[in-house]
Amino acid sequence: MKDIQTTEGVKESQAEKLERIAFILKTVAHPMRLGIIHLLEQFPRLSVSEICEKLNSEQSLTSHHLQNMRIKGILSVKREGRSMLYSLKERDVSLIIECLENCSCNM
Amino acid sequence: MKDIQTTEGVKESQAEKLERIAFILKTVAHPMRLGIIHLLEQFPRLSVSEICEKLNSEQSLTSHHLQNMRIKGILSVKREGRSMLYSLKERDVSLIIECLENCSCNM
DNA sequence: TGTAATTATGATCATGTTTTCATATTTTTA
DNA sequence: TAAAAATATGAAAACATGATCATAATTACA
Repeated sequence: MKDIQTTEGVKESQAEKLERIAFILKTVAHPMRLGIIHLLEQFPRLSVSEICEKLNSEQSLTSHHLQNMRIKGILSVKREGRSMLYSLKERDVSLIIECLENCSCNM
Repeated sequence: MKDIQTTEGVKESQAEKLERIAFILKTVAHPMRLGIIHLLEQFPRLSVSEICEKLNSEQSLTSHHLQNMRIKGILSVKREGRSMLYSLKERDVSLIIECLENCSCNM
């Protein structure tokens, strides 16, 4: 995030920053979505059915969550045959999770 | 929270961990609540009206958010005169934010 | 081409969250 | 003790999200 000179601008950018962080957090703040992210840390490219299998989750619901994260820029997807291979778009997301796994142990 | 898909195959503790992390994230995933946390990192003990002033936020709404975070164990509160002084209960929460501020810069 | 496999989508229902408003509660002080 | 200051609370409105179901769309392959 770039520096801003005006006092007005500083406040603005601070608020925007909070909004952005909250947005990311909201996207991630769900057990199943966390599970998916966690999975994609171990297996960088997985199809929907593989994810369903590993998480023991239902196809449609899983797909909805994947769409959600894709639209919000957290996952990327690429077709391969009749499968769709999902992966973490930003390595940073998994850093967040890692951080949380450490940070939140004693809460 | 409703019941999440019971993960038969996956280890229980893993599912619980994801739930717990998601819970914390959900609590924090709101611009105003992030703002409050951020504020309390700089000023470890603040009254409701001080918070309102600094965030330019409305009393009742602010109070609701503070209650929310207090109930969920993120903030603690202590009366002083007719003020209520709030503070971060767990230093870890601010670690999460710090982490996020770094992690999510290039997203 | 028709069928199976895989994934996506849209509608709906139920639930949950955020905001606002009016008012209550607690404490201090004149 | 009454008024003022500070905060909390509850209900209602507005809005957002999650789960489920049925079905559509896309691709591969017999």
